[in-house]
This record gives sequence, structure tokens and C-alpha cells, in this order.
Amino acid sequence: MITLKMLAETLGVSVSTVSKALKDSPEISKDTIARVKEVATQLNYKPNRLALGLKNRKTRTIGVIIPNILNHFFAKVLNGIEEEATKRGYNLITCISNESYQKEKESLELLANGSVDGYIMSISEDTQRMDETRHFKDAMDENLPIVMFDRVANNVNCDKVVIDDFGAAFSATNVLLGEGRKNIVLINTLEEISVGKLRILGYTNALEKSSTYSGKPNVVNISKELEPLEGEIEKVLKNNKDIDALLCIDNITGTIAIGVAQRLGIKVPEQLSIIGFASDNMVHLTSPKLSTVSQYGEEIGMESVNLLIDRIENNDKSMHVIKTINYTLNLRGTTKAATLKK
Amino acid sequence: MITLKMLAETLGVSVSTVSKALKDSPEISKDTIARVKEVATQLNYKPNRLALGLKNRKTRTIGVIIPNILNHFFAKVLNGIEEEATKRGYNLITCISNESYQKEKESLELLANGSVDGYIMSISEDTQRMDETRHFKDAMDENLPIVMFDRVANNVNCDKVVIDDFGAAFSATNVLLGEGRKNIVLINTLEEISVGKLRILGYTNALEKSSTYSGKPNVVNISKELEPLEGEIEKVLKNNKDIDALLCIDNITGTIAIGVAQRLGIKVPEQLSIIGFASDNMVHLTSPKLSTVSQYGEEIGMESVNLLIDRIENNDKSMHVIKTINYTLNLRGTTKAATLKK
DNA sequence: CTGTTAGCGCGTTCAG
DNA sequence: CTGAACGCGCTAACAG
Repeated sequence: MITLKMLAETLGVSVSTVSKALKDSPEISKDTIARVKEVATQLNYKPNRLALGLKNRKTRTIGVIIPNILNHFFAKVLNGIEEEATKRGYNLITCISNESYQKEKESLELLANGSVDGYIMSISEDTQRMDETRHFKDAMDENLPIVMFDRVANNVNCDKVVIDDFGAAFSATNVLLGEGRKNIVLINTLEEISVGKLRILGYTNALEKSSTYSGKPNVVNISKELEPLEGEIEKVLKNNKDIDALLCIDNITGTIAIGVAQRLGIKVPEQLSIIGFASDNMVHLTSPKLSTVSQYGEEIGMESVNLLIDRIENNDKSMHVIKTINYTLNLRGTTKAATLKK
Repeated sequence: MITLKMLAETLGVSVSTVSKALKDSPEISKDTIARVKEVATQLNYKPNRLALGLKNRKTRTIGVIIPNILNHFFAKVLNGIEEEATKRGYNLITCISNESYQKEKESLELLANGSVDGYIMSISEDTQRMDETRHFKDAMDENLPIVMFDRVANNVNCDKVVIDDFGAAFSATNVLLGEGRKNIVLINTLEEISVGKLRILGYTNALEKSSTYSGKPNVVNISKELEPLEGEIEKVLKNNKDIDALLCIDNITGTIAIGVAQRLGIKVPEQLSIIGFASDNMVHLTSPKLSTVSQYGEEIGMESVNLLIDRIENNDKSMHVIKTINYTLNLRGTTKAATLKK
């Protein structure tokens, strides 16, 4: 690792001269500047980030804490975060909470030692269940801003990037209603999570607002632990006679449901419409292709980065914002009304 | 952020006394140690990682560079890396090369400024195509060890963690041969990548070694850019009359092929066996379930971390190792011979 | 037992 | 135009 000192020695000038020369200080002669830069590039000098951080009290590093990288949605968000952060000259320190409150808390604390300038995170299932927020506030008290995305803590006062989950489920339900469906069942595996609640609300609301729908909201909770999910979905299809539409608000059951329905001899979408919240990367695995509500993971990541960096660089204490990212209804083969739009 | 200096002031002692007390130095009296620790925990003191890094010339941070986080395999590896790194007290700085040589090179250089103690990476498609290695050697010249996993550069002398791709394809092919398949086609989307070559070699080798197989190796390359993959696979099934087995050596076509075959009225596995290298998380999406060759992503990540940290902490210059991780053949519904084992 | 000093790499005074 | 000195937070060698 090449340092200013080494450059100074090989050039026979002082350290501060080198430092100034490298940033084109008017204090230094054109001549010296040229010489210094020449040697610097030749020796491949790179300012030590740690020393800079120590000096400026800024690391240009963002702490990212996500619950589960194997979830494709979070992977997409991370992708967006990485891209935008790189663009703005920031690095990422990535932690995975694995849906555990303990790990999330530890990561937060670990990075609050001068490692990062702020956090982007989505909170763990554990934390949501326990409704714990102390650790967030501790971090923010140390002047480390937090941006939460997707799964956010309502009672924490920080910037947030969310999807309009209510609206998404509301629109999706309306699509099914528009097809004349009379028996729309919602399948849920996200029991305790805030977004799950909002989606359920959107669904029930749409049904209640409908003048033609006579049935009651029908929410079926499936535990992710309960294997196999296929069996559980089969039960749903068998136990709910006259079921003609499925709204799957987690990221997986929609895809599975297609196969189960077909195996049971139910025609999709003629006898049963299905809309999922699945990732688009799974769409081409099934036939017919699943109609989905898409979440723009990358965009969420990018927005989070911008919100955070603006907050960091302006040391901004103004009102915190909640940014809502639009979802998109991608109607494909598992619904009939491919012409309906939001 | 609480510093030693602040602790020293509130306690009325010197900075170095505090420093020593916190690490139970025998130079300091039990009494002072107790007092210091008391205040330290109360004020929630955390040693500044940057300052430590600057002092020790060690950051306890690993630079991770992966080609594409949306690829489930890499996500799994990252998961394994994160877990093991945390266990050993290391942080991760994550970069995504997006399969670009340029980005990979930039990331490598960017982190070579004291940000990390070493790298774990899988090299980009771009880099493999160009067969570029200068940037790796530059980093290693700065005394930053590199561990490469999965996609490795053969002509770079560093630690490597790989799967036995040859053996994996060899065994998979033998399973198909053992079923009495006479027309085994290999489908490939990984044209330029080293692992792809090895898998193809395993396949051809198995066929050539077989005394009963009369056909020739039949390798079909499909470009990932060519959308839709379904159509391409359909062509393969139609163009190759008497085809009775498919070995899909990338991570996606196996899953798709099941659907395509069924749509064409081909019975799986009666008329057509399929083995894929797909991620196990996709397995439950199809019916019948895909037989796969599994790559233990997490294990690869963990091994990489241990290799790297050992190298870092021992400043070890000994021979570089190539660690081979075993794969597993998971025979499920798309093959008949569920009893055959490796 | 405790304090002073120096230095890790850098940038920013302030003197020359 | 150039250099010496200082401090960011920390540890370690050295004095007291």
C-alpha cells in the first residue's frame, strides 16, 4: 500500500506538498503538481479510506441489513442498492439478519462504531413480531440515519420506502372481481408481517366496496414451516367448494398453486384465476404464466440509497419522508382479463 | 460516537489507562479497571473500527465480488460467506460485478485502498471471455489474498473453492445411461464459462466410456439472450427425434424443460428423463419434481471464508490450495432410477 | 500502577 | 510556493 509519505520520500518533498499537489491546490506550482501526479499514478497511489474516514468522520459506506438474501425480492433490492451506491461513490457493508431480532440488533450495533455513515434495512420477522424498536433508536441517537424499506417499523421516525401494498392487493382483487369471480380466496404465508396485513386489508376492502360480490372475505393462512406447501394449497382448493379465484399475497404460493390446480384437473384461468405477488423471474417456469403484482425491487433499492445519502451529506434533520413505490399489475395467462389496467 | 478520550475525561484518567483497562492489562489496578469498564458500558463505548484498522493495518473486512446476486447460487454462497464471516468476527463489503470485467476491476481496485484484508470472488463472464488476469495479480501484489470460488481463473495462483463439475456431470450422465437412455442431449447456456466446459466434458466422457451407448455426444448451446428459452427448448425436443434424456447443465433450463415436455405431450420421466443443475428452491415448483445436481452454495461460501481468513491471519505464503466441494445427486420425479447413487 | 509520547495515513492550518 | 505541526481514535513502547 502506497502512502503519501512514500510518495514524498521518492519525490524529495514533504508530505503536505504531495497532498496538496494531488488536489490541484493553487498553493503548489504547476511543475510540482505535474511531477507529483506522475509518480502517484505510476506507483498506483490510492488514498487510504480508513485514514480519510478517521479524518472526515465520514466513511462513505452504507450498512445494509436484510432479513434473507435467498428471498429474490431482497436480492433485487440489494442489487438496486449496490448499483446506486456505486454510482454515488459509496460502498456497502452487508449483513443478513436471517429474520432474527438478535442478529439484526448485533449488526446494527457492530456497525455503529464508525464503520458506516447510515443504514438501509428491512426489518426481520422476529423484530416485527416482538415490536422491538429500541435498537433502531439507539443507532439514530448516534447520528446514524436509517432508511427502512418494505418491512418498516411504523413507530420509528425515519425515512421509509414502501410499496403501496394496500393498493396492490386492492387492484388485484378488483381485477378478479372484474372477471366476475364470485369466490375469491386469499392465501397468505406472511402472517405477522406488516405488508401482509396491508395486502389483506386491500383485499377485504375491495370485496366490501364491490356491489356485486356477495361472498365474505376468505383469508387462509398457511405456515411456511408446514411442509409441503403443495399439500396445504390442495386443501384450500378442495375445502373451498366453488372457489374460482386465488390471490396469493406471498412470493411463492401463486406459482405452486398453478401446478396443484392443474393436477386436480382445474382449468386455469377458465375455472380458476390466480394472481400472485411472485417475482418475475419465476414467471416463465409455469404454463400458463402467472399473473403477478410486481414489486420493483431495484427501484426500491435505488430510492433508499438516494434518501439515505441525501440525509447523510446534508446532515438533514428535516421531516422524515415515506416514499411509495408503485407496483405494476402484470396480467398474464392465469387471469382472463388481460385488458384491464390499473 | 464515544471515544477513549471522552471516557478518559469523564473518569479523570489518561487515554492510555482507559485503553489498557479495557483490555484487562495487568499494568492497571483492579479498581481502576472496574471503574473504567463501568463507565464504558454505561456510555456504550465501542472501539472505532477505522482507527483500529489504521493502527493494525488490518480491517477485519472481506471484499466480496460476485457476478450477479440475482442468481440463486451466488445468493446462497453469499449467505454462507456472511454467516461464516460473522462467526469469525469479519465484516463484508459486497460488490456486484454484473458480469462485467470493467466493474470487477474497479471494485478490486477500489477496495485495495485499505478497505479490506482480502477478497472472495467468482469472476465475471466478461473476464472469463477476455481471459484477463492482470487485475487479480495487481491486488495480490498489494498483499491482498484472493479466494476464488466456482468460476475460477486457472492461470491465477490463489486459493480456490470449486465444485467437481466434471464429476457431477459424469455421474448425472451415468444415471441416465443406467436407465437405458439411448439419446441423451445436453443443453447448455453457459457457453464461455469454465464450469460449463467441465460439465460438458463430464458428459462426453461418460458417454464415451459407456459400452452400451451408441450415439454421439449431442451438445446444444442456447444463448441466454435468446428469448424465450421455452421456444428454444421446444426446438430441441422437436428437432431431436428419439431424444429420451436431457441433461441441463445451467441453473434454469431443466425446470423449464419439464413444462415444455408436458405441453408437447411427452411423458416425464417415462419417455424423457431430465436432470438439471437447478437450485433446490425451484424444485417444488414443478410436478414431477426435477432431479438435480445440487451445489452446496453455503458450504462453498463457508470454505472460502475460512481459507481466506487463515491466509490473512497467518500471513501465509505457502502453496495455494484448490478445495473441491462435493455435489449431490438428488434424484426425484424426472428420472426413473431413484435408487442409483453416486 | 499511571501518564507521556509517538505513529498509523490523511488533510488542514499556520509559518516560513 | 513549500514545509512543519496538529489531530482524527487507537495502541504500544517507554517514563515516571
